[in-house]
Amino acid sequence: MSLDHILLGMLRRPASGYDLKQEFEQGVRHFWSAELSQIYPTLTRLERQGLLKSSREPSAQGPERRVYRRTDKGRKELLQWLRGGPVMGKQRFAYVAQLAFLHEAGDLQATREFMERLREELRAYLDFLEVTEKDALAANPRPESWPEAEFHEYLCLRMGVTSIRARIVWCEECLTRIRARQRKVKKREAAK
Amino acid sequence: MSLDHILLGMLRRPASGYDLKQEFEQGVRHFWSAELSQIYPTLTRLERQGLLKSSREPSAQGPERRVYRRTDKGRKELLQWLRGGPVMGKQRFAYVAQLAFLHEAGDLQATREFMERLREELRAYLDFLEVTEKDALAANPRPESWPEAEFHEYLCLRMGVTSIRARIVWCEECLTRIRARQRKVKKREAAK
DNA sequence: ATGACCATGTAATCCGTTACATGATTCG
DNA sequence: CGAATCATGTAACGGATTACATGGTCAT
Repeated sequence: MSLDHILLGMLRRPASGYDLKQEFEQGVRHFWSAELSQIYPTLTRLERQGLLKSSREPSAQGPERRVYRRTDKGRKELLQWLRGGPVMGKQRFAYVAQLAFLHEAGDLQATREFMERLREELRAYLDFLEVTEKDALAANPRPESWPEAEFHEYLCLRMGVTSIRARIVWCEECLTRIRARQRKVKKREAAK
Repeated sequence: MSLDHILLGMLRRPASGYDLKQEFEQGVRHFWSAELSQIYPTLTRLERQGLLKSSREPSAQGPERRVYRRTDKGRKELLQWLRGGPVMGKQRFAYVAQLAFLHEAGDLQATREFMERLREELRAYLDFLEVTEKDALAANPRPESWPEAEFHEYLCLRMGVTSIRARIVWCEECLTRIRARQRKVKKREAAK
């Protein structure tokens, strides 16, 4: 399972299940996410397997927390996962499937509106990523000189920016082709 | 569930479970896939729900097949899914998570080799997509004039090409940054 | 006191994969 | 006759989501 390794990786510093969830909500979510109801049982299982150990600690605000730390065995397991090279999981894009089927949903105008809507959704997400990047660069604009961990995180953020931007370009390419096709249809109608 | 709608969409023409699996293996797989052991029960459930109906038909070669057709109710269900606008499913990229954690796996050279390997894997997939696109364009190089269904399929293929290409560009950007950082580290060592 | 947030968990269900099981047809 | 391909399914398991359940602390 991947979540095991993701959590092991995130536990570079001690954290509770709640903390880890927060992290998913913030940065890490560009590439992974999980619900608390999956995180808690996974953490207890990893502890049972000796990859983590936990201790109860008072919270600054709120009830007591259970804070997890990696064991040596846990760190080794993580390193082995990383040594295995890139894990290429299957990708599923429901909206691309929808696009493939849209030729049955009416005329080209439906497809056009679909792509316009998709572009706006992607744009909103890109805006968020770009603000994140700008904030990160504000303190020091040369990531090459940042600490190792932050440098690596920045490369991950770049993946988000690059890939969403490419998808927006794709939307625009599609819209151009759709408009060309719409003109062609109109012309044919006029010729009648 | 999305697979329900994907199958409904793929059943524009009558097909058996086996046929649908073949289709996943070929074109549709750029955005979705499923195992036979998931397809068969799903089809029987969709029939129970009145979205499909099936009939046994002799095969040109091999044993009898169970061929499914959409019912009116099935077509309506599909259209409703499409009318709901783009479905933005969660994306999970294990390899981006790995990259984020790689700063613990030794020196920068490990990250560099990871990215080189990733780039080669993406390149191989891009090659496949580009061959597919070339074949499609061979007969008629202007998709704007293709039949509706093929035009839509082509837009989907473009999504694959565009987004994989962008990821390769990202890999190269990362490698450039990594090399810059490696030079910086060397210089620091030399200064000692 | 009540609502927002901190904090941890369980239960039911669903989605998806891997493994298992069976048998017909066709080609060499 | 044996291997490849066509064809359909079931069973067991694991991964992930949704819903349920509980209770502490803090600010207004």
